[in-house]
Amino acid sequence: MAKSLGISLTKEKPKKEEHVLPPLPNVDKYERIRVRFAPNPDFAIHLGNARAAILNDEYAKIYHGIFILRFEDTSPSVKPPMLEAYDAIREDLKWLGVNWHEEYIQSERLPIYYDYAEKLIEIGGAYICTCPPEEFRKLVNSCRPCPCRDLPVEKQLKRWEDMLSGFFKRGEAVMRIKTDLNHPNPAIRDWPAMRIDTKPHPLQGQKYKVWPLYNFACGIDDHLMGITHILRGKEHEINTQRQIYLYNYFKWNYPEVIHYGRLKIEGTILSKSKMRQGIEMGLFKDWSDPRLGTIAALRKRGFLPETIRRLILEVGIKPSEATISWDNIEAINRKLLDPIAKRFVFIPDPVKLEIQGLTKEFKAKLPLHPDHPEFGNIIYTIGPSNNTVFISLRDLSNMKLGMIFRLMNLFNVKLLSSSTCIYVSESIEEAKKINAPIIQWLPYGIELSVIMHDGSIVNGIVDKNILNEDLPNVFQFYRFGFVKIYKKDNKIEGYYTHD
RNA sequence: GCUCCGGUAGUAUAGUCCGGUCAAGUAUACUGGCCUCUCGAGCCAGUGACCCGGGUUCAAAUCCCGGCCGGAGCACCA
Repeated sequence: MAKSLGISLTKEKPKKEEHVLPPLPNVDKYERIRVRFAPNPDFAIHLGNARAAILNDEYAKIYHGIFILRFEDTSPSVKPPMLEAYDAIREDLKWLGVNWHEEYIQSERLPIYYDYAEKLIEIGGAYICTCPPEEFRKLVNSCRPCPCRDLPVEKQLKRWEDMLSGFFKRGEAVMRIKTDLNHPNPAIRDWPAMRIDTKPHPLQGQKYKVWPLYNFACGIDDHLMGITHILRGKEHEINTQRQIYLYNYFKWNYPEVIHYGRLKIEGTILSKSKMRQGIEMGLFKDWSDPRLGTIAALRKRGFLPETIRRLILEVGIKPSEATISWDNIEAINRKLLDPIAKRFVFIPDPVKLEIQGLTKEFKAKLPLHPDHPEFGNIIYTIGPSNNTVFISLRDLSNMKLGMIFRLMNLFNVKLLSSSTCIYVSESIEEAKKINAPIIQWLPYGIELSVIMHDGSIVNGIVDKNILNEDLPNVFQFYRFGFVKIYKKDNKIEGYYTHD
């Protein structure tokens, strides 16, 4: 992991505890471990989804198993898939370092689901229900069967055909799985497996009118794809129970299941519907807006994939809910970034300062990285003929007239007015002796806007040498923080990572 | 309301299955010191937690019961 970042951890404290995932249950029962990540391509994935992906990926790697990516896009109306989300998810996974060995798209597998639906009707495990939903709910809540349930198989098959042919309109018929009508949880009783949805699908157009519900498609696929271990959120506990009925009908063995708790980040929205809502309302630019918890947003902000992975492994797979703090995420990222990020001077809200009293030229040498001299230096020359620099308004406003401060790596000056100062001395020791503040400065620079976490913008100037670097990339700006820099048209744009 | 599932420092996590080595480990945050021409990193030290009440036991964070608090689900969504 460290290798991919180009840093060596070999000499660093070996005592450091790595967070290790607990072993998967009943591994010996299976020849080869097969896991899957099954996102709905109706939006970009966020940290919560990435958790499922990374956890499965880790286990696949630990056991040399197979990782399956499966797009669950079977709800054209309620959760309409987005064409651009399929690739966006693939891209996010690649970036996270998740490799998948097999890929499936459920909307391409409708004939398979139809086939199993028919089989299930034939063996009496399912029926076509034409009751109005309220009617059905009333009956099932009092543990009574609806009139459709016990119709003969031939009649059910006829109805099934009527569903497929379009004889039944949307909402008029649904296929249900027969379960225990006395099950203590009404949500389990005769759950729906297939429904009519005539809205065009972005991949399949109007080819299909009947679509499987989550539990049916997922249940069938998990078996067909040979999944041995399912890691899923607690919200799926009931679904697991529902799907077991399916497996019993087909005499299949249900995979091992682990349910983990919800993941939250303090102060950040992690709900697809809320994010979508915010975008529609114009609150956020798109799904990579820095205020969101999507992988695209974290990437844009300069978080490293390794940070996300470490974080997920640290949280683990407990069934209790976890609220992650930004402090922790940032600390992980900072530790990975600090050894590799080049240092640059950035002057937020620059103001001009004229330096008087110069009688010779001074050279300032700023290393691109304090621990890596081989990265090189940036050298500035200040003298009688070029005696103006830019400093930040923030620093200036903390200064009083007559105060002595040091221009970093250059010399010490005394402030004469809000735009002039005078040379005092050169040595750093003198600055330290009187505890003079050391501030960054720039003789010239190119404009840069940095987009902060809250969406606000800080304008400033940065050394033009940053254009010679590979972009996009994350840099550390002296006394400002880490910023990921992008090329944008002929200019550059920055996203604040953290301090 | 009903059905499940949880509760270790500010946050996250180890330990809980198979009670003692846990007067509770780690990371982060915080405080102090060192280092440093960054309000960054690094190094050293310190503060800080087993939800509550009973019970079992020589011994409970760990087992049992009750309470409190929190979460998930109860869709022709995934």
